Amino acid sequence: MARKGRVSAALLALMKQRDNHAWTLEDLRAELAGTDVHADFSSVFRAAEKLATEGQIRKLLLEDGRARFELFNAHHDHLLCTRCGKLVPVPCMIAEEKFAALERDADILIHDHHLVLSGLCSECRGA
Amino acid sequence: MARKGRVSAALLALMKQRDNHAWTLEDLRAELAGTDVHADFSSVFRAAEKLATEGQIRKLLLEDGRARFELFNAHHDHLLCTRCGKLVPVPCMIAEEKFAALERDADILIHDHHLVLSGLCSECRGA
DNA sequence: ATATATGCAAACGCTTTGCATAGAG
DNA sequence: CTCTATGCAAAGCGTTTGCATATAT
Repeated sequence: MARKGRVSAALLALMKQRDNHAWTLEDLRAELAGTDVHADFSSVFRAAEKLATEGQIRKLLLEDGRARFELFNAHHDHLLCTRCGKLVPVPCMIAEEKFAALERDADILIHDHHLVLSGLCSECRGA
Repeated sequence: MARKGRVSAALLALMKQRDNHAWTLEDLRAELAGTDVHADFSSVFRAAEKLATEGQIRKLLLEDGRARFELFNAHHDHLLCTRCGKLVPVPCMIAEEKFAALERDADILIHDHHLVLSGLCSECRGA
């Protein structure tokens, strides 16, 4: 693990403090700024990418085109309201015992997976 | 269903002809150009978005930041090599019977879902 | 002293839109 | 005639990078 920068450390602290939240880079930057850690967007970007590479956090791409980062705790999946963006973590629902056959057939060793359930929350259904 | 344009029709025909392939917009444009249907990128974009909205094709966002479109047939998921981009369709592995409880807890009605398994193919592991 | 982290600004890549034109009903 | 589709060019937007500077070891 390489030297830890100011931004990296602050990011990790923040994400540990408020788990269960999938942050966009802008979320992270703004939140840090609120806690006196003013960091350039690019620094947040680089720190987050690094933490993700190191496996400390997970980078997600949902259907809205913006990357999200979250603490890499016990694996979980997500339920997303496609209209307002509400994002709820859900326990992992995958039958990993089926992976072996897939890996063989496709000739790809599975390292990770991510399930996104999507729909509309009650508010958005009403509107 | 609104009037069908030249590009829309060609897209749909192409995708039906070669199913099981998740096309990027550029894939589609290039392939059409090869079959004498020269269409501007933006026209391909608009046609694909429209077909996706109509539910005839499905729009995917994998971990590489480019949208992909595929025929909306029987639901299936994907296995992706994160290094070379090899993409293999896999049968759906979700236990939908668990959805009801989730929908209640999260207050989101589930309309769709997409599972992406990711890893490395044998070639990319070698390299 | 050397390697990494940061800030700033600019480049990038893919997506999306404005506007004028062409084509279908 | 009216409404949708298309082409072209430009704008958007989040992401990524080059470069000079600051900072940690």
